[in-house]
Amino acid sequence: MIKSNNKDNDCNTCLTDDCFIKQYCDSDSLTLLNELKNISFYKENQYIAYEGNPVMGLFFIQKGKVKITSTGIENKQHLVRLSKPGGIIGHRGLGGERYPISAITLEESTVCFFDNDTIYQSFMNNPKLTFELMMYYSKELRKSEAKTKSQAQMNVREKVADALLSCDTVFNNEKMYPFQVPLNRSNLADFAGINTEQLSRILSEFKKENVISVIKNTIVIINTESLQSLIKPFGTIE
Amino acid sequence: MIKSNNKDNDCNTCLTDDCFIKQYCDSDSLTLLNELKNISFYKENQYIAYEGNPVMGLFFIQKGKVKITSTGIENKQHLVRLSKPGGIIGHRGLGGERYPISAITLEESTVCFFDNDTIYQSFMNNPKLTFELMMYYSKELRKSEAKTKSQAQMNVREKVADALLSCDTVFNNEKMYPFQVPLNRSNLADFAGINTEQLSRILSEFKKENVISVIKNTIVIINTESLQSLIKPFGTIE
DNA sequence: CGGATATTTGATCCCCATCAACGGCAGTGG
DNA sequence: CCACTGCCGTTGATGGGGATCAAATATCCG
Repeated sequence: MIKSNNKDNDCNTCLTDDCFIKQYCDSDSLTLLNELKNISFYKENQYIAYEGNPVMGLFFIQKGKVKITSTGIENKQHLVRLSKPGGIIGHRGLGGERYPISAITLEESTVCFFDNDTIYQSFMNNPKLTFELMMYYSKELRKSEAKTKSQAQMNVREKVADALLSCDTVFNNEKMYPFQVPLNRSNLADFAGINTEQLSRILSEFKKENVISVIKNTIVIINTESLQSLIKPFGTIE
Repeated sequence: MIKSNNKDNDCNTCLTDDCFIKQYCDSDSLTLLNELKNISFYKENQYIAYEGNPVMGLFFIQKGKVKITSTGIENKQHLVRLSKPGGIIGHRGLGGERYPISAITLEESTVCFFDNDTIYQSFMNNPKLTFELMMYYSKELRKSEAKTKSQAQMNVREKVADALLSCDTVFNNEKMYPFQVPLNRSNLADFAGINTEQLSRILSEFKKENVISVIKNTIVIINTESLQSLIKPFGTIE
C-alpha cells in the first residue's frame, strides 16, 4: 500500500460522484476535509482494515472493488458484503472500540481515509451529511436483515442465486450482460454462506441450465431473470 | 388500540429515560414534539406497525415489550429482534417506501408516534439527535450482522442458547435470576431461527442439565453462565 | 368439564457438510 | 521441452443434523 501526500487527488475534482463527503459537505468543510484526508493505493488482495484493530476513522472507496469479511467459528470466513466506489468502510465500527470486520481489495483500489476527530467534526458541521449517512445505515440494516432471513430460510441453490444477484446489483451498474463476477469460488462460497464443494455443484447445474457460463474459471452471468426466478417465492420488501 | 389526545402523557415528565427524543432534543424541540406526537395504548398481541404498509413515521416505545417480525418464504415468520421502553420502531423503514417489518406487542404497551415531517424537522434542528440515532444504527447493524453469522454457523443448540441470552440481555436489565422469558415456544423458535419441535427438544435437554426450568410453560433462566459456555467458542467482537 | 390450543416426543427422510480423490492450469526449474 | 509442484475447481461417496410428519400429552379458557 502506498500513501499519497494528499496533493494528487483533490475532492473538488474527484470523479466519484457517489461519495458522501463530496455530496453532502458544504464547500468550506470539503476544502478542510480535502486537506485532512489520507489517500492510499492498494493492489489486489490487500487489507484496508483489519478485524479487531482499533477504530481509527472512516474509509471511502474512490476506485476499485472491496470485500468486507468477518471471522466466525473456527476461523471460517464470512463475506459480509461487497463494496465499490462511493462505498463506506468502517462505519460499522462507529461507536465501537474495534473494527468488527476486515476490508480486503478484490482489485487495484484507491481509498480515502478520515480519522475519528475529523469525521466527527464534519458530522457536527454538516447535519445533511449526518442525516444522509443515517439513511445509508438504514438501508444497510434492511439489507443485512434480508440476508439474515436468507441464511435462515434459503437452500443452497437459492443462496447461490442470491449471491450472484447481489454481485450483479453491486458491481454491474450498467446492467450489461454477459457480466463477469469478480469473485473466485472461495469468496463466492463465503458470500453465499456455503462451502466451495456445494457451490461448485450448484454452479455446474446452473451451467447446464444456461443460467451462467464459465470462461477460464470466471463466472459469467448471462441474464438475471433466470436467477431471479429461482428465488421469486421470497417476498423481498425493500 | 386506543389513541390519546396528547395531554395525558407529557415528554417533559416522561419516565422513560432511554428515549432518544427526550435525551437528545433541546427543550424547544421537545415542547413542539410533545404537541405533535400521538400516543397509542396496546394490549398484548396487537400490531403497532404492519409489514408492507407505507412508512408514516417513527415509533418510540414508552412502556411494554415488543417483537419485530418479518415474513419469509411460505409466510414463515422471522423474529428480527425484541424491543423495550426507549426502543425505536420503524427506523428500518426510513428512506424506504414501506415498512420491511411488523411490530407486535408481547404485553400491554404504550407507544409514541411522530410522523415523517415532524421527525425530519427534528433531525435538522437537533444534530445531536441525528448523530446519536446514527450511532444507534451503527450498533444495530453490528448486531444484525452478528446474527447473520450466528444463523450461518451455529447449530440448533447454540442458536437456542443464543436466543435465550438475547432475551436476557434485552429484557432483564437488573440481571435478576431466575428470569422469566416473555416468549412462547413459537416466538422463541422464530427468534432462534429454528422450528418449534427442535426448540422443544433442546429445551428438554437444557431442563435436564439444570440450565433452565419451566413453570407452567414459561421458560425460566436460572443463570446465564451455563448458557454462555455453550456458545463460548465464538469470538464475538462487539 | 370439554374443546381448543400449546408443547413435547417419536419416527423418518433428505439436504448438505465433510472427507477424499481427481483434473486442469500456471509457474518453476532442470 | 518436459517433469514437478501447488493451487483451484470439480465430482463422488458417506454420515449426521435437522426438517417434516405424526401422535401423545399438557395447559388454557369458556
